[in-house]
Amino acid sequence: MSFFLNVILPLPLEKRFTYEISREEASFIQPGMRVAVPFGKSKIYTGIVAEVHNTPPQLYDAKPIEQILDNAPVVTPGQLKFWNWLAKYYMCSEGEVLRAALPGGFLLESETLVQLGNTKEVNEDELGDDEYLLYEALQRQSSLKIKEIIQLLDKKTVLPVINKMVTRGIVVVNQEIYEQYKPKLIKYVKLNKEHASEAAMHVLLDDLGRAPKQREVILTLFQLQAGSKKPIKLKNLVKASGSSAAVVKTLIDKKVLIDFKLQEDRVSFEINKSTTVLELNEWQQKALSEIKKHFNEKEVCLLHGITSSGKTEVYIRLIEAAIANGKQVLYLLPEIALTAQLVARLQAFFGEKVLVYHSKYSVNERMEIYEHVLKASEKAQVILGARSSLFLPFNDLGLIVVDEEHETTFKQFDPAPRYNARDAAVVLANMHGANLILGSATPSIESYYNASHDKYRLVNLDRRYGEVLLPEIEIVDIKEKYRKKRMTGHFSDRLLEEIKLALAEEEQVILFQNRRGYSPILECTTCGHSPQCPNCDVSLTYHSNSNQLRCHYCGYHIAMQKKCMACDSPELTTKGFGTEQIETELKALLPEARIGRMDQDTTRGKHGHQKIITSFEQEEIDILVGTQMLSKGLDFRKVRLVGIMNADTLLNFPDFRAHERSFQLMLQVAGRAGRTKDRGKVLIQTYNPHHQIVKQVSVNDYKGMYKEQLEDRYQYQYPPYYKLIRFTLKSRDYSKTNEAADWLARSLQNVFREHVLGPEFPPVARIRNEYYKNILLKIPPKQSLGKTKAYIEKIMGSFKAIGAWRSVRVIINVDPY
DNA sequence: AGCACGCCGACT
DNA sequence: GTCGGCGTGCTC
Repeated sequence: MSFFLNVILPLPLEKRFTYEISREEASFIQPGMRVAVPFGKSKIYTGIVAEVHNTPPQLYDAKPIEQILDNAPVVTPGQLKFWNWLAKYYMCSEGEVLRAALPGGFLLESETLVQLGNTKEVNEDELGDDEYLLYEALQRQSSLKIKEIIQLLDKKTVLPVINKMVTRGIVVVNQEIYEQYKPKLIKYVKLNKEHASEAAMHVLLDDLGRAPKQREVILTLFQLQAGSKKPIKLKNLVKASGSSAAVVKTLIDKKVLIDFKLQEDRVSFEINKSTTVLELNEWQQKALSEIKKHFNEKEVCLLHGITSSGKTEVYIRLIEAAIANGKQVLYLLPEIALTAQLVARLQAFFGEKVLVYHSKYSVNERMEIYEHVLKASEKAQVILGARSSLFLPFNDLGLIVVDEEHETTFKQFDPAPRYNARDAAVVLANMHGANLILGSATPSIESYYNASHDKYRLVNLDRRYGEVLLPEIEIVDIKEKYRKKRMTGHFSDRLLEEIKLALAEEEQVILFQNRRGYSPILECTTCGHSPQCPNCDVSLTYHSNSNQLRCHYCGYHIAMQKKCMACDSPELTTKGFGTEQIETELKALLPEARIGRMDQDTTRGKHGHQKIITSFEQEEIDILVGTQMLSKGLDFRKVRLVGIMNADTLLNFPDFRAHERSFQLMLQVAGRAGRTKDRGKVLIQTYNPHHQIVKQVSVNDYKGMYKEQLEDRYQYQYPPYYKLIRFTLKSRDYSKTNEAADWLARSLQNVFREHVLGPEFPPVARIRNEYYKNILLKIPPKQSLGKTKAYIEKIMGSFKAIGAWRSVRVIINVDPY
């Protein structure tokens, strides 16, 4: 009998691939292990074993596998099941899910290495130019990667050159598989046993009489050993003895000391464990017991708790209960980088039981965390992470917390799988029989709808912790202010007054403008021309700090122009404004104020956010100007005033969720004001003071907003009533994009009729010289999702069979955000 | 996706 | 006349 494996490869291919294995291998291999398999002519990929069986493939001969990479599965059966659900629901391949699910270090790929052959004599005259270059480079460097050769020879097709040289025996190619994970090893030292006895010790010290430094090292080692039973780090010994690494090395060479290495966890934190017992107030207590009651009935809870109501304390109690039952807990956050404060709080509470998982961690760090979860180690009882932590190999998940449930960053946009972590968490919790709590001060319409229609349970927490008053919100009509000439730049007289007042009382101010740069459009007053990006259909944004015009889509930039590029007129004006301009104006208006700016441009680098947040916390900054980054979970004590520079850019965004999002964003930003006893103040500048959303924000009327938005959604057939699938077509060829989009829209219309919208150009129809077109499919509540997706797959099958559209990529986005 | 094979234009 | 570009097909 023959044995076979079905393998999932980390590629955007629908199928699993079958390989042949021996009887021995079959008795060892289990689903979830990694295998290295040959794929195509020369590549080797890491695949995950999905099943082991005895059915030979009918249409081809299965290749044998290259290598088994694990002793035990690294992917659990539960994960395989979850991957499969995710691939089906979000219409992508299992391979794409695999790629997102496993830390990069697990997926080894082969890389072709070119090295010199054994031929002793090479006639250099017989070599071509490229061949000579390569030959010479290999004299200096023993092996080159294909990518390096492409750079070296400065052309794309280098394989023919290499192959020719291979046939002549000048070079050889090797497939190298890299094991990327390197455990972090720390050097330790101990005394050689020979000198351990007291007598031997004295002899040794006498011997070292003329080497005082070495003597000192030995004596220090004794001191350290007396102080603790733990092994002594080489680094610490050097430091404590005040000598150098060279001296210690001499002793090691003399075999007086012995060095050895131990593996160390990269991920460690300095934990200030607090011993304070958490006291819940009456309202938190009530919410907690309601949630527990619903959990007993296995229901998903939505916790609607206004800002500063103390949701976190409730979560902490739920987490405590779950780990007390020996279960694992997953705490999902929108973005870790912006929530350092929360991370610190949970760590203070749960200490070493908390691990943080985040895509910005290094490959090695992520692999270590993955292993901890897989082994269900003590350290991995509570996992705090962004959306990708959904893919960790949980054994016994008892609770999932989705904090800031309304955040759009839970939805992955690019690449596939385009999953929504909040929704996928519901499925994952279900598979594990775990409890799930969604929490937000401004729940998404979808979740609130589910909670109001018996799908979830709603729990309210509508008292601020410590009875802090909600900030007073004032709307400033800037149309009126402009008419009455009460504006200075983009500041109304009211906003300036309030800023000055806050500064006078040594309190802090946050100003919110949801656009970075100085001004988004530069326009010639003579001919109306404004500089465009050559690669994208957008105007270039003026950045005054760097004195550049920049494209926010592709990164293209040129120096600021002194004259109009079309008519040479020197009269240029700017339209619109961003954070940079606010900062500049503010510096001119309030020269003595200390101003900070927080947006993508100022938070580059690993700790960019943290630096700005810390200096604001430590009151080195009086006024912080920023984009929506400001809205996320930051808890500043001394913010008296929050100013929203312009509410209209948010409200006028062309999207059916624009109003909902404006409401959430404004209320979240407003929530930064007055978190202590003093009542904070929020000023909203707008051209539309009578806009419903602005009014609803000003009186904190979530329910009013919800009801009104829900009516719109019903009338215009949007979620939560209708489901959406968006098709995005893109290619470098304008007319092909159009034709393909028309064809696809027509095919969809044959089945789904009026529920197909478009094709339409998106607001930015060309990015990096690729043309985009969108088609939106609306799925009525009673239409089967499974059948709909089956139809789509059929249509996509026919689409791919049309050769002419091969260069057009179709991106399917289920539940787009 | 990534790579090989095959056809067509820009140079020696 | 070739070299090097990119479109098409396939991967167990």
